[in-house]
Amino acid sequence: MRMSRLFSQTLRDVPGEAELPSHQLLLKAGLVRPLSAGSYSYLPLARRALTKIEDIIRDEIDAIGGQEITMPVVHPASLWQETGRWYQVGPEMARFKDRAERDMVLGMTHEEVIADLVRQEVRSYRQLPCLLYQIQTKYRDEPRARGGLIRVREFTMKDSYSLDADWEGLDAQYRAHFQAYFNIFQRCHLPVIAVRSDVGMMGGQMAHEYMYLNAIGEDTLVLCDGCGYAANRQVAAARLPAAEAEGALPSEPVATPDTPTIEALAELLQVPTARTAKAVFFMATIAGGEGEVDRERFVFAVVRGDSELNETKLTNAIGARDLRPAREEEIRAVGAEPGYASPVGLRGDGVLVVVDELIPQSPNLVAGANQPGYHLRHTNYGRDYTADHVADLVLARDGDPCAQCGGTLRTSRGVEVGNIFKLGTRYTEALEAVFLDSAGNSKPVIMGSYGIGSGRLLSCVIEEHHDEGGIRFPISVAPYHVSCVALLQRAPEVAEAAERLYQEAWSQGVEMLLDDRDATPGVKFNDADLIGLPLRLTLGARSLRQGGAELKARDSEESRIVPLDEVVSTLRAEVDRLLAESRGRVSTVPYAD
RNA sequence: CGGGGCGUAGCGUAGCCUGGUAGCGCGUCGGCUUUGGGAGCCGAAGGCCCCCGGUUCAAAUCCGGGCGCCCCGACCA
Repeated sequence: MRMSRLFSQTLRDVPGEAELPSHQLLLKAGLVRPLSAGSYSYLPLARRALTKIEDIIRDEIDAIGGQEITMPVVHPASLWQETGRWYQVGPEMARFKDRAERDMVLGMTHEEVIADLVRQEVRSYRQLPCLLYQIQTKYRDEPRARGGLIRVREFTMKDSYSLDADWEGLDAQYRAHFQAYFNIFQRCHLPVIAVRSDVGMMGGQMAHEYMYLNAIGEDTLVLCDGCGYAANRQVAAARLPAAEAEGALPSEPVATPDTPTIEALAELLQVPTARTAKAVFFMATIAGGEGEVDRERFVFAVVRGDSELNETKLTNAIGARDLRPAREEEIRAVGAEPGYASPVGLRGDGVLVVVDELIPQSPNLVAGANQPGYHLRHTNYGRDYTADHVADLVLARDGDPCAQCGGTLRTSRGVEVGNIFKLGTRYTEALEAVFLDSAGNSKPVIMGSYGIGSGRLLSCVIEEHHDEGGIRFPISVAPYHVSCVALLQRAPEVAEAAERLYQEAWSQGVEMLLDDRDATPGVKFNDADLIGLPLRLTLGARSLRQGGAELKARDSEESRIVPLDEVVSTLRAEVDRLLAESRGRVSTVPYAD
């Protein structure tokens, strides 16, 4: 490509809306342009980089047996009604009616369509295992797009789906993806870790997320340097403190004016916050099935005063679709007093009481008396109240002891660039996607699903690889291999040499972006740095006097003069060396579940 | 959905408080000069000041409503 013909222009000033370096650089270097919040056009440079990323993904998924397909973006709602997700998924799924007034959805993921394909095509265990994938547009009506390409509404995702006859097969395909994903990110020069994660709306048995550790990340991760434990904070568990050895004392009311917070209460009574119980109230949406409406139920959650509630854990513990904080009048309606509440003596009908697993082990806690200004000393689980569920409900925090090894947990932020799910039979049972096993029994196919967002991956690569001057593309992702800065001034022989090298480079598979614009050297050098191709070839009157062209790497200050008749072979060798180095980054990562 | 910020030429912005001819830098176009790290001079084009309504002799400016974008939170693959 000649830059005089390149559709996109670089910007001198970055549009004010961009804050993250990757977002600024994507705009400044002319890779993307916004259409509306969370949707972008990908201009030629971005398109080429994305194609490189997608080809790496194809290479690695093909290598574990993947077969590429393409599924529709628009799905009939009936399919999603069959699996129940029509009712479970909220407004992030875009819905509309077609001309015949049929409900339709824009595909945000494709488990339903895959399961539908399976029920049409798969008859026998002999057709399994199987791995299908596509690289395709997804639409999710995000409540809040942010960070350029970090979170968008419309994006491209590689989604693969494994199909197996047995659980061992699922395990094998899951592990194959576990490593293939590391290979993909390593080949894109993006450092990631795999963490355990919530299954969310996907359902299923287990999931990992691939996280690029960076402060710009939206997720909080809990990590243990001692044993390598790594989990999304949504599911991370810390070690339970040892049970208190203390007999139950008789409970008694105590006047505690103006103590609506745990801190104020502990201060007034001179007890540690660990000797108090904290109440948190929600209205949970329990999904109705086909033909049923969703129900709302009051949830009374209790954790110890020294811990924080983890809403994901609570949601999972009660199987809710959604939680929202309860309003004051809703809290009063069940007989609780905001700021002074406990499950003791609630008007119980319809209230779902859920307590953290630490509560039954913690005797004689101070808890609310359900009257303004009063608490109860020495409340005890089992004697004074019981719960519908006892479960781990607390947020793991920086400095907590590790559940596995007792080491110290730390937290870090990360961007989720990929995920893998063991789905099991959740979709195939609902859609009756079954096969006959060798004994002639009909069984549901066992599924896994695996996703990587290529645009988010691109923005993370830029976030990781940039400096003040611009992007520093790794060779494997770079839109072109080399920028040729042709300083054309008053030297027709420069233009001729540049044109000759350009033709020869492409004929040898060296992808050259030739800056043939009528611009000053400063502009061209700055744009070359900004776009950030791994190699830069400078051709000017000066370099010709010195015997050729000047070759420099984007991430180095050193340059050398290469004779003109050796330039393309030198570039070819340099590109091959960089590509080989890039592939050599792949290394095996021990599987940990 | 809650909180905050912002919408003025392609981009970055001043003006708004205190109403009265819409300004600057970059970019763009033409000319001359210049040419190894965002050149100089001369000339030019380019504005429903986000939209609708109100107040006023007069609104970019004040008031009301709406829309859009960004950030934090909630939420989320």
